[in-house]
Amino acid sequence: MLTKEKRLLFQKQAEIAKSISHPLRIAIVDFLKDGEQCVCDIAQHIGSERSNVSRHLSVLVGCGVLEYRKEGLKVIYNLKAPCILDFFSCMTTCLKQQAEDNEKLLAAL
Amino acid sequence: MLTKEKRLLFQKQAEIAKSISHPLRIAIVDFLKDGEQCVCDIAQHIGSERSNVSRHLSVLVGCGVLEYRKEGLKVIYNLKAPCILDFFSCMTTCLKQQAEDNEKLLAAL
DNA sequence: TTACTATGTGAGTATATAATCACATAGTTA
DNA sequence: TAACTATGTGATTATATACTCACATAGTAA
Repeated sequence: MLTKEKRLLFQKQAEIAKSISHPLRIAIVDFLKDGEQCVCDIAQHIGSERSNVSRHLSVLVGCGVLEYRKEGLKVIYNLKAPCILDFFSCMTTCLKQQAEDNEKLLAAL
Repeated sequence: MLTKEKRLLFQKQAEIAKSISHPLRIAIVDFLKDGEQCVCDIAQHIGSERSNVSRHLSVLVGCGVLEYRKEGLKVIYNLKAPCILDFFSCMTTCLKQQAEDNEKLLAAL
């Protein structure tokens, strides 16, 4: 059986995983891999309302994936945990594998 | 602006991330890192109902994180995408960083 | 001061997800 | 065959999440 400590760890890890479990938040992280950006540019790039983007950003900050600094009127967001990008390539590997599996299945019909 | 292809990719990646965004599913993946296990042993290990565990397992299989084979009455689940484990260590890094940040904050009070 | 710009947040609604219970299925053993 | 075991699934309910709109805040510029 799981210890209380393990349970708590898994709980915390799930929160981080959940923070990147949304297409727009993945798009945000992907956008920021090339450097910091303000909310307005992020909103324009991913094509969603500012208020919505603002909420998604606060989710990512809350889990330590992003950090921000204020510069005049603008708030600039930056990637704080670049190791997240490795996970992105892991997910891409999964997707390629799935595509290959589907090909095989198709060929067998 | 994002291309349609990028949007689709992020959508698919979000599905994979979502599949591991639950404490019990993380516990399952963590349990399977040491080798394949049947549903009943997984359920006992993570301390949850069989029917619930069964659903969590099918989520993970659906996203290509786990695979399974049948052996008599039992269904044996196995880790299909071990790169997921790298993400776990990335999340642990985030958590350590957060803990350090909190310490600094506390020290500044 | 006034008008403007970038951002964040409360409230409401719609949708998605998790957990539970009861039941179905399928392989096993007597 | 009948009883048993491991697993999966439909239906229900409770909870969480995402999105939108309107408004609040805070810095900037005229």
